[in-house]
Amino acid sequence: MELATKYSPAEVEGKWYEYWMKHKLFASKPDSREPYTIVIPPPNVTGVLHMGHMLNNTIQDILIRKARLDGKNACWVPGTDHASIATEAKVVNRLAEQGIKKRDLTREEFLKHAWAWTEEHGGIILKQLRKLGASCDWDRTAFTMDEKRSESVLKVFCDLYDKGLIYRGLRMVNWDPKAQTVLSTEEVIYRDEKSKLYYLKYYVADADVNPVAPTNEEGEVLHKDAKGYYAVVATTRPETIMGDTAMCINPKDPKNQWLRGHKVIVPLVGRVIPVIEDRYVDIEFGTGCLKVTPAHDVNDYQLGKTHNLETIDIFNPDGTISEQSPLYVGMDRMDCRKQIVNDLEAANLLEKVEDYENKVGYSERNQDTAVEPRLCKQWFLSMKHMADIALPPVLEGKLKFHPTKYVTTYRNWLENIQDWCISRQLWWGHRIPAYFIDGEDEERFVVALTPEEALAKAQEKFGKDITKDMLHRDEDALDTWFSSWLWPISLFDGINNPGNEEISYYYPTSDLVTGPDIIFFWVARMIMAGEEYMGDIPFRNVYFTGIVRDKLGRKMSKSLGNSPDPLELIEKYGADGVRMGMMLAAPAGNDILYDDALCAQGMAFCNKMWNAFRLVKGWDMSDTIAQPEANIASIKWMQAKLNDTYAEINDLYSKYRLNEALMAAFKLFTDEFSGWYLEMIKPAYQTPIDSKTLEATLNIFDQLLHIIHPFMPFITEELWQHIAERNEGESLMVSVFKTATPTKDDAELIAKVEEMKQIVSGVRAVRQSKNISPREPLALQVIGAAKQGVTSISALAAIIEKLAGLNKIEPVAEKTEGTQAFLVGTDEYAVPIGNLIDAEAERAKAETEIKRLQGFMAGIEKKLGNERFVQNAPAQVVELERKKLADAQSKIAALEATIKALG
RNA sequence: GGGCGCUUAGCUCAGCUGGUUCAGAGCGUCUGCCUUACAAGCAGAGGGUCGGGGGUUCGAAUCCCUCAGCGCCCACCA
Repeated sequence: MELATKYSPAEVEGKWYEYWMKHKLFASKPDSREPYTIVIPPPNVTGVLHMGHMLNNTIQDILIRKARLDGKNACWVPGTDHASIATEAKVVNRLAEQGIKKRDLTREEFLKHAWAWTEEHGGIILKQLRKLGASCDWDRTAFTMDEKRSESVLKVFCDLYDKGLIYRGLRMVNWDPKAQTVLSTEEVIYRDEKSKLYYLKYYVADADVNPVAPTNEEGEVLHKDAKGYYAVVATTRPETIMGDTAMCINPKDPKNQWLRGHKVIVPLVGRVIPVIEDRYVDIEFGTGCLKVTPAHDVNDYQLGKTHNLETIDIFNPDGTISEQSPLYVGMDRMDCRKQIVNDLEAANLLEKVEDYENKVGYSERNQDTAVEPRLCKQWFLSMKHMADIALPPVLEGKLKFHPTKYVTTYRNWLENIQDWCISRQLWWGHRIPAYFIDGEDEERFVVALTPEEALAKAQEKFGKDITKDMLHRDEDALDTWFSSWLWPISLFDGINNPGNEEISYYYPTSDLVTGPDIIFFWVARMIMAGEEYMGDIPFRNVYFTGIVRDKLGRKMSKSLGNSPDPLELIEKYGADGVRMGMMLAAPAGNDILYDDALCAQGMAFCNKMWNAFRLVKGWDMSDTIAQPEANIASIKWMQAKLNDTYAEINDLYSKYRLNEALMAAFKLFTDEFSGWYLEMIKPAYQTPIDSKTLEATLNIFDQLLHIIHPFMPFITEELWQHIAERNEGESLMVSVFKTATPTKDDAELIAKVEEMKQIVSGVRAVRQSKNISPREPLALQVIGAAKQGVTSISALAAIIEKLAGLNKIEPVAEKTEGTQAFLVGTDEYAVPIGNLIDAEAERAKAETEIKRLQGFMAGIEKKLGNERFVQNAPAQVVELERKKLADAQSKIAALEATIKALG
């Protein structure tokens, strides 16, 4: 069979994915094995795969595949998220392109469009994940708004309402004027913004009372001009003055005492408002005078409540000025700001403008729209109880965060938690199961799972005369996260069907892999829901990935154009290559600096495996030749090295240091197996290999494929099917794998081979420095009859001869002239190279080394001469220092002999 | 304004419950090789006074203090 010298992923990957699907090898159902479960962080149903998904899902797939090979019942449940606000925005945009306005449609019509959009674009992302090799149990694919999940959400809403944890309240909330919905505090992101601080004049209204304004040192009266006395207020939002209902000073502010008890006139507006006093006001900020707009600022709202102020809401839901305002009605709030500044200036009511940097809140989903604080009635989930149940498992370590630093973040959030605003003024989502009753009291309502139940409850609560027609279901939908937080439970139908076989088997899930940016949105809330509804944590470990950045450390973004297309990458480097590239760049818990070069390294590694296989496959086998002693030793060593490395890799997995596990596997294959082992056993050109060695080598190859498989599933499956006869339906993916525990003998053998490698390298270095061809046979002298090191073991000596190109290894008492020497540990070796020796250079080199060693010895002698060191340090440390000293001495002796031999 | 984290070779990172021969890896760099698995390869080499300063200790990259720089999260100063 002729095999190409290069591995072609394109020909292999699709084939094996189909094979795995055909034989349902990703499927899981409860059985007697230990379960290992991951629920996917559901991507937006209409989303497209980006580099963050690539990283995240590669990690999940590695964990799942490792669990399968460990013999666990691995179940990775995929699904998508309806992403209420984001999807609705997309649908609204598309309708707008067709000239359709959302408000011209009925709810039912709009939802029809939304479902059509979802079906058209939905699930593309899941198809893309298959290209990556994701081994999800696709038959379980769920959607946060499918029937089971929807039922779960509504049930939970009703239950929490009945428990008194969900309530309806009038609050100052964050309003997104573009999406025209309220947002939770977590959905608002604050950005530093260069803005302006406007100083506005508020004239004193009751001039007849004659306020006593302060004077300056010259006795001039301040705060007075031809029009009278005035106070100055600094604000970043002059357009809100139409909603001003008071001015506030700090009672302890001496410079504003003169305003006490007076009234002032809102500029342009002309409304007369009282000067109130509250210690909330910062005396140092601006002029110490604060305009109070209770309808449009959280703090002002508090002041308004305390001081019983009128609330004037001057904004419409879309951010334009409302009818309640005496001016600028219908104008957009941002345009209004510009206009009002002009008008204030023209009216001489603007004292000055300063540059100012402040934080402005934006909608997490519409990052170009500033959020508006707004007073309205919404549904809230009381969080005190939720925080109480969600904190202990994490603090006590029952549920582990990797890296652990996020425990602090989690704790801080939970300890300062605010109630969760769960209603949204959107149609795309789970409609709130609350029914309002027609009548004068707008707040008569019941919460129930079905209209029938609602009617029954309404009649019970408000009287028998209530009819079905009088009930109107709440128009609002629930926050998307109010469905996501049930994901680990609802995927196994644990809300609708408590205690069913699946939920009992798969819950709690094993690992959650997600970004730290949704620790509050999602992770914390799943823990709450888990504790509330299952009485147990939803997952045992959370692995927080970093953010994928480009190699310059910039976030990947569309505008920078620095985000590669994942599918193009897979096409170019192969899924295995890209997976390895991602993982090499991803130290646990750090941001990853993605670079195409890493995928190229991954692809090169595939090629390496491919060619190692070609080599082994290309050997002729013979049953008649005896297995050389050297091969027996090589096999024994390789197996020991493999056991040892796999133990290390398992340890790294347990610490979620997957990049290091991959690196260890990579080195095991490249350096140990390809670089050393295959060279050790490689038969001479065109001679066959003995059958036992070939068999053992294929066995080792098989084990290596198991170790690498979680990281690079396609190429490993391809090679696994080649190295032995397999029945249809068999797969590396599900072939359980374990290695023997490394023994003391393993460790000793590994150490001996390391020494052996150094001798080989020593000879190679001599060749390199003297430009001697690898084909020219050399001899090796082992200096000092008593110290023969590993060369006294005939099997290893044979390997050394083979790899170093030696025709002879001879122990000599003293090295002869014309040899170039090197040290391995304290053992000295020499290679006779005749007149190629550069005596001067060798002497200089030896002398430098002696000098270095002498300095080294001096340090140790000083240490050993220090009584306190000898007394305080552990015996073995002192012993080690003595050994270092002795070793240095013997090295110096050897070097001196070298110099002597040079003549 | 609080909290957390980071600063070790050209780059990305390990090492940090203090002591296994005066610091390790991958990539990159340099040198030599088209050696009959792989030039997407092989062999060899160079490269860091562990951010600055101070302290504890017989001994510090590792513990403590301090300064500087970088990053993230949280917070209602208009």
